Amino acid sequence: MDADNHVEDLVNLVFEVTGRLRNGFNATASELGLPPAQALALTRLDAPAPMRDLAEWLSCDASNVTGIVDGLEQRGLVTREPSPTDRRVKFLVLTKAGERKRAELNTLTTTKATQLFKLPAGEQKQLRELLTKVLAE
Amino acid sequence: MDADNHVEDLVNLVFEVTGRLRNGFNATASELGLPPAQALALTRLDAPAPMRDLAEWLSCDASNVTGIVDGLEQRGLVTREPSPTDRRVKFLVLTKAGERKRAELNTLTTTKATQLFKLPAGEQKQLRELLTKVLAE
DNA sequence: AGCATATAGTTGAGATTCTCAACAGTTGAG
DNA sequence: CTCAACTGTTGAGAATCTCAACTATATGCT
Repeated sequence: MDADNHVEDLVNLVFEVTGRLRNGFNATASELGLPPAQALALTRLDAPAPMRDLAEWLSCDASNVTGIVDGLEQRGLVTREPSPTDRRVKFLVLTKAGERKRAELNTLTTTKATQLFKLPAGEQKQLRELLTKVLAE
Repeated sequence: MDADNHVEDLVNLVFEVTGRLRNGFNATASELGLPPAQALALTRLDAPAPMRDLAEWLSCDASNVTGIVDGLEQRGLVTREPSPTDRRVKFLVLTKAGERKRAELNTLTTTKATQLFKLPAGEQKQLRELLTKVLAE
């Protein structure tokens, strides 16, 4: 058996980074008066999308999305618009306020993450390439 | 303005990886009959620790820990033992079943994460070093 | 067309997670 | 001894999440 279990080390590192990232995100969400799940959903609403897509992005049950969108709707950030082609689906569309909130959220999130990942340009490039490879599966 | 906003790319990559990791972890937790938060807590109970420490590790309120530990206790995975030196604090100690569950959880989690991060040894080393640097503050 | 099957979203029930304010008991410093 | 700080709990209430059941709609098959 390998004396140096590098894989486990890597997993621990990734989990630590993940934890910090999550805390940072939840903090900025809270600053903007958003619960974590609603904030996360907001980041995915780049363009109008069916609720189904959101469910897949968030890897959760459709009924869960209903609740999250209810929250966003109550806050006046999104509206549910009927699809012209399929009367079952509802498109989620950001309101003006929703657009603004999304922009703020993105800015703050990127700022905070950038702060965490402040590395020399060369190493940032390395990191990007490695992660791209990981996701390429 | 920089035409190539690499930082944002990096942030997106990291968030994507984070999401997959979270989904994988929640799935294994579910396989073991554990809710996510309780599973996460279990991973930190390497050794007996005061509830306070757990609250810091999880970056959450003490009252939240009470609930999570209640769950773990109901499942027979941990017990609350009084500290011999400070009568305010309670140490969380894994039961036999708790030890087993924790071991299973760690194994499955590492396995799944390893699958995600299957890279040539050299690149894994690079990734480890980069992430270490990130965490070094 | 008619009919079976699949899909989108909602609802209700119930467990879990989380924050906040208030509290009891304990500790430790001045 | 007294006061401030700390540990864990409780209660209230919002939010998240899964599951099963349901409505309405769409699609494929014959």
